[in-house]
Amino acid sequence: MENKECKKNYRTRQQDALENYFRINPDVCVTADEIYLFFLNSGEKIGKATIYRCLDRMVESGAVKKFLSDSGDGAMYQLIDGTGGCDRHFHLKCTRCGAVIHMDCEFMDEFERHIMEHHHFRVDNGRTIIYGLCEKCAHVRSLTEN
Amino acid sequence: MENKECKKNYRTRQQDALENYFRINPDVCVTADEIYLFFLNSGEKIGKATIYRCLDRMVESGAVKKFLSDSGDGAMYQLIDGTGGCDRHFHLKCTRCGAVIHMDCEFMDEFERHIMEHHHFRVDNGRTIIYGLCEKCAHVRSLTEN
DNA sequence: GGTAATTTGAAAATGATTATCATTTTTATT
DNA sequence: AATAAAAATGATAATCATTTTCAAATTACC
Repeated sequence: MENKECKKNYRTRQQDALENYFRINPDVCVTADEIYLFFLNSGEKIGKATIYRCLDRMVESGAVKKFLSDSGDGAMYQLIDGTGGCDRHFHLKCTRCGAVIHMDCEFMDEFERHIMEHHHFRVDNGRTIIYGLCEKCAHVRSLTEN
Repeated sequence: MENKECKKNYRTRQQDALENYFRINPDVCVTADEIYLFFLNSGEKIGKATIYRCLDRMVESGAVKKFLSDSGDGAMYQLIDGTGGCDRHFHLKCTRCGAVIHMDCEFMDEFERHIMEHHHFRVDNGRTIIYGLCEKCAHVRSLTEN
């Protein structure tokens, strides 16, 4: 039934390029299209299909995490380095400018513990995205409020 | 600039049908297409565009909440019972069984305050959905873990 | 170097959602 | 009830992210 392990993995220039991209930008949270454009602009064109396929492979292997935004615009991909894994912290996403803040602090543990103890729910940090307004956008919004 | 409140809301057969659908099936978590097919099969055809528009309206009014399906194939919609203001609390959604827990407690205020003070971010409770596993599913998952 | 397995990429296909726009329905007003 | 203005509907086309297709290029291995 499951014979995905039977296949060999042929290393290619494109796969290496993607790995390097994430190694050099370990904190970015990008869409497939943004990666496509990055390589296009840097003179090293990689087809979109290939980008999607490589990302799928990296997600499968656990090196990269795929985030679904609730706006449904498109998935975002981010490197999971062993140290500051995005599995372990929340993401605060500004609904106005799109900025993503990695909320990496001890309070999160407290939050999780509270939810576990009082609401009997095991939070999936990696999948959860907290929406709201970043400082800059909150300020702008308050100026244009009627 | 923002004049969405100026519009009147003309009640229609289709809107009533959708409301009745959710009233009769208060716990379902369905895609727009599933609703479309439901009405098609029950002999009362409603156009897909209308279904999306009505759902958008209900999401806007807070009667219905829009969730991402795990696979990312399409959004799912679920009725939010009108008793407690869902703008004011978080929603914990089980990624396995789909159950939604309304997290209405004072700890939330603390959470918001922490994020505001330490991460300079204003949380939008109504839009945020916390994903994870409910007690029952966490137990099932732990049994089938390899 | 030869060869089979695998990957690539351009283009077409898919599938969910949104926009268009003529038509119909609703609401408010005579 | 007749009417006009406002809004909603629905068929279709458009959009946009993602997937599939398939011939050509690349890779691993003998």
